[in-house]
Formats: sequence, structure tokens, C-alpha cells
Amino acid sequence: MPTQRQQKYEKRLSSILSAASKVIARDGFNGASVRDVAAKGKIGLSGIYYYFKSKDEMLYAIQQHAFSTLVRQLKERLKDTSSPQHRLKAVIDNHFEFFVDNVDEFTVCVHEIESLSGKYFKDVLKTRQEYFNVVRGVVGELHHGSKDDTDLATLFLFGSLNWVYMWYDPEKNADIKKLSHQCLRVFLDGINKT
Amino acid sequence: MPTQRQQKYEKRLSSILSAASKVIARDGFNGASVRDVAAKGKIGLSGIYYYFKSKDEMLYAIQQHAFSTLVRQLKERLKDTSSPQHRLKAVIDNHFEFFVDNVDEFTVCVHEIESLSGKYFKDVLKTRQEYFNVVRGVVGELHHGSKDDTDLATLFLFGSLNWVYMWYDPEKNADIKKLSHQCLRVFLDGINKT
Amino acid sequence: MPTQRQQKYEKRLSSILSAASKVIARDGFNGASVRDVAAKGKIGLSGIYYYFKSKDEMLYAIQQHAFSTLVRQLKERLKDTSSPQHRLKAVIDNHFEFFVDNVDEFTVCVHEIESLSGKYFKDVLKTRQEYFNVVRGVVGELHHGSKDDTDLATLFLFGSLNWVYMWYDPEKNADIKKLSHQCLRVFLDGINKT
Amino acid sequence: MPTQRQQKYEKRLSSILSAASKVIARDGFNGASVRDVAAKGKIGLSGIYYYFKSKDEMLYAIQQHAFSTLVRQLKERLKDTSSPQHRLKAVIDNHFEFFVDNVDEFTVCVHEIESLSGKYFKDVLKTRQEYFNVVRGVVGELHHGSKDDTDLATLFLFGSLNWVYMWYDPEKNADIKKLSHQCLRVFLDGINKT
DNA sequence: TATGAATGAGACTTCATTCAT
DNA sequence: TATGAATGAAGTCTCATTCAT
Repeated sequence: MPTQRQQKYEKRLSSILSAASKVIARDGFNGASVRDVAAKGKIGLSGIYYYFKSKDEMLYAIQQHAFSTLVRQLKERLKDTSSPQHRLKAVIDNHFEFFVDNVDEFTVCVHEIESLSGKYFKDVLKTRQEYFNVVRGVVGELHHGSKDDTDLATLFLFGSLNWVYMWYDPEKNADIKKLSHQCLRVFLDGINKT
Repeated sequence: MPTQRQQKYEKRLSSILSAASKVIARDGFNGASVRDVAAKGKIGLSGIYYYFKSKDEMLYAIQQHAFSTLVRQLKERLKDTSSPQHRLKAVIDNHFEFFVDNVDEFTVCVHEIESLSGKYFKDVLKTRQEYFNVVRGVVGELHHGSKDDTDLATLFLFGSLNWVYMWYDPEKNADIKKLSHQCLRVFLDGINKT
Repeated sequence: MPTQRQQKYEKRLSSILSAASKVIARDGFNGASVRDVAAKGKIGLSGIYYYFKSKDEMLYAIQQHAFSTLVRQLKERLKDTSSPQHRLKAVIDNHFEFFVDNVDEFTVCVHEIESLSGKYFKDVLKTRQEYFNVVRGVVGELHHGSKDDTDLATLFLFGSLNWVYMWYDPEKNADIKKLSHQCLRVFLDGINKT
Repeated sequence: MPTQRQQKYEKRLSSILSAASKVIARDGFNGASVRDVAAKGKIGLSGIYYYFKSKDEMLYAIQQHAFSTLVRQLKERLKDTSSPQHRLKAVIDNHFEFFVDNVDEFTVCVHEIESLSGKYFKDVLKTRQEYFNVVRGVVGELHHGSKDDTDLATLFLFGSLNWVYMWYDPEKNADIKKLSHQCLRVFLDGINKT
């Protein structure tokens, strides 16, 4: 049972993380200043350092949280889905829905993967690899071909899924389901006319 | 006929651009310092400013040159290709081959699109849009569906093509033709069995 | 008769002072952070401020306590000693023994004299001067020469005595009595052969 | 033959070092800010970093230069002096004269020995040890006793010599020769009457 | 054509200290 | 008696850029 103090702490921390995601998504990790994050998070510059040891640790927290959520939710979805096609649909839906619900965190995850280093990088890498493996498993259920070819197919899928943050426009692409659906169509059947 | 002086100038300039691409690809635009570029390009720090008005202009030069080349070469390839399938193959081959031959420039183009602003950004944007339109045209020749759906299919294709810089490993993916071929397969026929 | 509460207070206070001495001796007064002291003293950062108004006051407490002890113990020793040579021996023994028993406090006293200012500095200065005067008196009993020369001799003696914290090695100089004895020899008879 | 540019560079550098010595002697290494040094040296804050990689390197430059000078000048003096007593006098004169001519550098050397670390510390240590060995040699010519006892006598001498920065008053101790002479008296013959 | 010297702005981070609890 | 949370000031250092040469 979390104390009131702990609850307040968690709230503040996640509000800072949210501010950080917004600023980093907009300016890039190197372009974002801790000052800006602090301002957006309504906390003093030095107050940030009560919650994080360093700017790097902040980025780490954002990425690790996002990727964990992504993989956890995907596993949940796959649990009750058996048809390979529906399983691929689950992968795509899950990815795009996470994106739409967490545009900033998603952007930070995709665009700032290499901004981490050392232990932070390795830690996140592990989670990312877990995510990759789950998705690759689903692709493998559908895809004929060598192990290498399936790997490639999975990477192409990830490209399509991740690149979304570069062009997505909430007004133009309001219907996220349509977006998911089209992606599924392309990867299931290709774009060749009949 | 370029004078000897002009030739020397061009050589130096492109050697600096090459150094800049390398450094920016590695450290990101914000993370790369003009000092590092100067060192890598074997020129004094202030020497850089004889060739470029600013760091931004340097990035602009890299991107504009790369995208122009990309689109020019694609048009060249498409000129003599009429089958829609072969035309899509030309798109994919062209993109991946440019990537392999210019890993650093490619990386800078894909990863630092938003690092430019103002006139520089708009200028590059125009070239990028030209490239997009050509590719979209090719996709449209193959793809059934609404205009919006074809746009989406094109964006998914670009995702797969651009994302390559994140995972490409010259040893593991030595055979670039295989890579192109697999991509074509996925986008033509999908990954669904049978 | 001190209450239990008072006793507990005193204990905690002196434990903090001991931690502070250790940290300040190691890192210097400016280099030592209150945070480090708190950690070493097993108390929360803000807990420190229940016992001290400021970091300066902490340093003051260490120095004042050390110098008072030094002078008090010296006076005690001199009370029953009348031969000038034995009195000088008492001075040297007292100084070195205090050092060995309180390496950190001693180091802080010698190295951070100038880190205090204002009232704190003046207060400690008074005690230091008292100590100096007592020692100068003993030197004067032995030393021929003008008042100025005796002052100088005393300062040279203090140099030898204080400098010990820079080179003392508990393993190499285990026999503190030998150390005292040699110092006495040098200052009584010099190092000239015959 | 140094170019004009080199000469100007050297001049500026040594003017900065002089400013740094002054500020560090006054405030301690940790207490001195690079800003203060820059102001005193009439250069912009960031200009300092054209001459030094770091604050540490600045301290290193001061210490290494001072100790090298000290040992070089001592060797020079000893070259033409053969009587052990005169050689000790040379040691003391040399040390005190260097002090009077370079109060700030001397203070920084004595008080901030431990402020260096790593390679910088080791480098200076080597020079300090060379100095110690030369002095120890001179003491050994005069002193009866075991190797350890001679070491101790040398350390006591260094204490007296180094401590001078704590009490020296240019007005009160105007006659530096007298100061040297008294020190020699004490260490040659001791302070015992008769 | 290129460099050495310098700068002002701003980066991340740590500090001593406070205050409500 | 002690702590968790926060702050403003200040610290060291790096940056893109300039200008005389």
C-alpha cells in the first residue's frame, strides 16, 4: 500500500517524464535542455536532479518505460489470438495504438535510441530485443523462407511501423484503424494488383 | 572548364562534407561539434567557415546533395523501365544502393531531417517531396485503392527503406541484392503463406 | 547531571563531527559537501542542520574543540614539569600524540585554518594564539636571542610539528615516541655533527 | 628562434598562470573559480580554456613549474658549495628566497599538493621527490644517525621551511636574510642554551 | 585560403540551505 | 529529532562563431 508521500512522488516523477518526452521529441535529446524540461515540468532546474541523476538517466527512464509497456501489452494481446493473420494484426494495432496514445514517448524511443550509451543503452537494448523477438515470431508464422529472410521481413515491418512518427498527422490520419488496416494489407498481401 | 583553383576548392569542400557526414552520422547533428568535423576533415576550426556560413549550412549541403542525387539517379533508372514490377524494383534498388554507397550521408538525411529549419528546411523539403512523388507514382501503378491508401502504402515503403540505417550490418548483410530482392518480395506479394 | 536526552544529543553531535572531520580531512573544506558528511555520519542531509547552523559552524566546532583540547592538555603536562628541556619535550609529545589520536581533526585544523572567516575565525584565532604563547614561553626558556629570534624559532618549531600530517605514515612511523624524540633532538641540539 | 606569435602566446600564458596563482593562493583551489582567474587575468572565462584543458591542468602547470624551478636553482647553488654547513645554508636560502619572490606560487604548491590527482599528481610528485632527495642529501652530510633519523630530520626541516607561508609578513619579516639565518642556526645548533 | 586567439551564450551538474511535515 | 522535496546561485566546461593576420 503506497503511502500518500509515495503517491505524490510518483505523480511528480511521471509529470516530469511527460514534460521531458515532449521537449525531447520536439528538440531531440541533444537539442533539449534540462532547463526546458524543468520549465515544462513546472519544477526548478535543480529540482530535476532530485528525480534523476543525470539527463541520460531521464532518457533511459522514458525509453525503458515505453518499451516495457509496448512489449507487455503486445504479449497480452497475443495471449488470446491464435490465427497468424490476426496475430500480425495484433502486432500492428498494438504498435500504432501505442504510438497514437504516446506520440512523444514513441518519438523519443525511435529517434533517440542511439543517444544512450553504456549500461543504459544495454538495458534498453534487452527490452527492445525482447520486443523484436516476439514480433519476429509472429512474422515467422506467416512467412515462408530462410531464417535470414524472415529476419529481413521483420525489419522491413519495423521500418514501416516506426517511421510513422515522421509523417503522422492527427487530423489527416484521424482514423487510426484505417492506418493499421492498410499496413496489415500491405504486409499480408503486398501491393501488386491481383 | 573549371580552373585549377576551382578544382582544388571543390575537392576540399567535398572532403569537408564527407568528414561532416561521418561525424554527424555518428554523433547526431546537435552532438557533433564543428571542432570534430574540422579535425576529421584535417582543417583548422575556423577554416571551415571559409566553406560554410554556418553549421546549419553544412547540414543543408549534405542533405540537398544527397536527396538530389537520389532523385536524379532514380529518374535515370526509371527512364528505361516500363513494367510496374520492374519499376518498383528500380525504386528499391536505387534507395538501398545509394545507402550502401553513402552510409553516412544517408544516415544524416534520414535522422537529421528535422534539424534544419527555415529556408534550408524548405529547400530540402522540396527535393524530398519530388522524390516522394516519383516513388508514389510507381507505387500507384501497382496498388489498387483510394488515393489515401496509396499514399499510406508509399509511406510504409519509405519506412522500410529508410529504417535500414538502423540495422544494416555490412558483414551480415553483405549481399545487398538479396536485401533488395526480399524487400521487393514483401511489398509485391506480402508475407502471407501460399 | 545530563539528562538521557542530552546524552543522546551529545553522542550524535560528536558522531557527526567525527564524520565531518574525516570527510573534510580527505577532501578539503571546500571540496567536502554537506551531503558527504551526512552520508558518512549516517544522518539525512537536512538532519545536519539540526545540529549546525551552517557548514562553517561545523568547521568552527571541529577546530575550536581541537585547539582547546590541545592547549588544555599541554597546560596539564607542563604543570608538573620544570626542567626547560623536559618542558620542550612535553610540548612536542603533546602535539604529536594529539595528532596520532586525532589525525582527521588535526589535519582539518592545520589545513583549513583560513577556511573560516569572521567571528568564527577570530574565535579560533584566540585559542590558537593562547597555544602559541604557551609554546613560545617554553621555547623562550631555552633560546638565547632577541624576542624576534625566539618568535622565529617558535614558528620553525610549529612548522615541524604541523607539517607531520603531510608525511606521517602509521605503518612506517608506528613508533610515535621515536618521532617525538628525534624532533626534540633536532630542536635542542641541531643536526650539526659533533 | 621563437616567432613573435609564440612569444605573445607565452606571455599571455604566464600572465594567466600568475593570475591563477594569486587567486588560488587566496581562495584555495576549490574555492577559486575559473571565472575569478579569468577576470584577474584579463581574459574571458572561456578564453582560459584555450590555454588549459581544465582547471586541474592549470594547477598542474603552476606546481610543476614552481617545483622544477626550485630544484633547478638549488642544484645550481650547490654546485659551487662544498662545506656541509654552507650547503645547508644554500638549501634554506634557496627555499626562502623562492618563497619571497613567488609567494603565490609557493603557497599554491604547499597548500594544494593534494588537490591534484591521477597523472598530474604523479608527475608533480616525481619532481617533489627529486627536490626532497637533494635536500635529504645535504642533511645527511651533517646529521649523525640512522637512515630513518636523517629522513625525519629532513622532514622536520621541510616543515619549518614550508610553514613560512602561514605566518610570513612582508613588513614584519622584511629582512629575509635574517629569517634564513635564524633557521640555519636552529637546525645547525638547536635552541638549547650554552 | 587558412589559422590562432578569443568570446558570449548556454550546457549539465552540484552546492548549501530551507521548510513543511 | 529527522527527513523528503525543492530551490537559487554558482560551478566547470563546450559551443558556434568571429576577426585580425
